[in-house]
Amino acid sequence: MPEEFGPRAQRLRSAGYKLTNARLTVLQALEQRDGHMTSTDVLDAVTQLDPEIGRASVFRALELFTRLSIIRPTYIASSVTPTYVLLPNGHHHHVICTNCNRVIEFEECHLEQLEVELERNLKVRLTGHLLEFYGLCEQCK
Amino acid sequence: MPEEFGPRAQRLRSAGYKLTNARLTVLQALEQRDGHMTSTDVLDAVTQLDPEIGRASVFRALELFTRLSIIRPTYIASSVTPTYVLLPNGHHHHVICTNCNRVIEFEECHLEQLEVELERNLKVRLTGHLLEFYGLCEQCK
DNA sequence: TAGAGGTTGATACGTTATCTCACTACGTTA
DNA sequence: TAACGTAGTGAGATAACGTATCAACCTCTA
Repeated sequence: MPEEFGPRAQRLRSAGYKLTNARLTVLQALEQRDGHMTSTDVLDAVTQLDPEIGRASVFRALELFTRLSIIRPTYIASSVTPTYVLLPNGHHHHVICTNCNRVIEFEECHLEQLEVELERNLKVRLTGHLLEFYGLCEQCK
Repeated sequence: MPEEFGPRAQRLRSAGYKLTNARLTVLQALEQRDGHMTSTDVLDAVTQLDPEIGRASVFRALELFTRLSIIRPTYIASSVTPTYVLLPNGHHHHVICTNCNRVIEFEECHLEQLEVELERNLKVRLTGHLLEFYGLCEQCK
C-alpha cells in the first residue's frame, strides 16, 4: 500500500472504500483549512481545487467521513447548516460562545478512562468523541 | 415570582425574556417528549398543542433556548435537520452509533473539574456542555 | 489487463429555515 | 387613565440546503 496518502485516506481504504479523486479532494479541502468549515465552505474549496467535482459527491464524502469519525458536524452559528470539524486522533474539544459564536479550542479532556468504562458497560466500540462547552467568552460575559 | 412555571421558564425570565405563549408552548413540547426531537417534531407537537402558533416563532424559540443552554442542536441521523436535546442541569451525554444512528444516553462525565479549569484558563463563563461519543453499538459492531 | 461493482456528475426536485412586515401585547411614563 | 415604546408574533413568500436519479466512469483485484 503506497504511502503517498495520509492516514485519513488509509482509514478510508482499510474500511473498504475506494480512494477516488472526489473523496481525496474533499479530504484535502478539509485538511488545508484545518478547522471549522460549513458545507458551503467545503463546496467552495473543492470547486477551487477541481471544478469537475459535483456537489453530490461532496455531500456524499462528508457523510462518509462522518460515519468513519474522520469529521464531525456540529451546529455553531446557525441551525441551517452544520460546521464540520476534523477529529484528529478521533476527538475534538471546544468552547462555543453562545453570544458571538466564537469557537475556542482546547486540548485536554481526560476522557480516556470514561471511554474505556463506556465500552465495557454499554458494550459498544468507540471511534471518537466531541466535547463542546457552551457559555460566554471573555468579551461577551 | 410565581412558582407555576418550571425552572427553564424561570431561566428565560431571569435572562430578561418574556414568558409568552409561543415560548412556553415550545418548552412544553420539548419537555413532554423529554428527549431527542428534530425541528419538524417540535413544529408538529407545537401545532398539536396550539395551532395558532406560527413556524417562525417556533424557530425563534429554539434559537433562543439554544443561546440559553436550555437545549442544544446536534447532528444525528441525517444532515438535513438537527436534533435538539434538552440539557438538564446544563449538560447531556450520549453515544451515537454511526451505523444505525441509535443513541445511547449515559450520566457520568466527570467534567466538573475540567469545567472549572477552563473557566479560569480561558476566562470564559460556562453554562453547559454536550459530550458525544461515536462508534458502533452492540448490534452493529 | 480485463472484469465487476462501487462511485461519480448533472440537474431537477423536495424540504427546511429565514426574512419581512404589519399587528399585538405589555409594561412604563406622563 | 392615556399615550408611548419596545419586544414579540404570525403569515406567507423566498432563499438556502441537501437528495434522488441514472447513465457513464473509474478503481481495485485477480
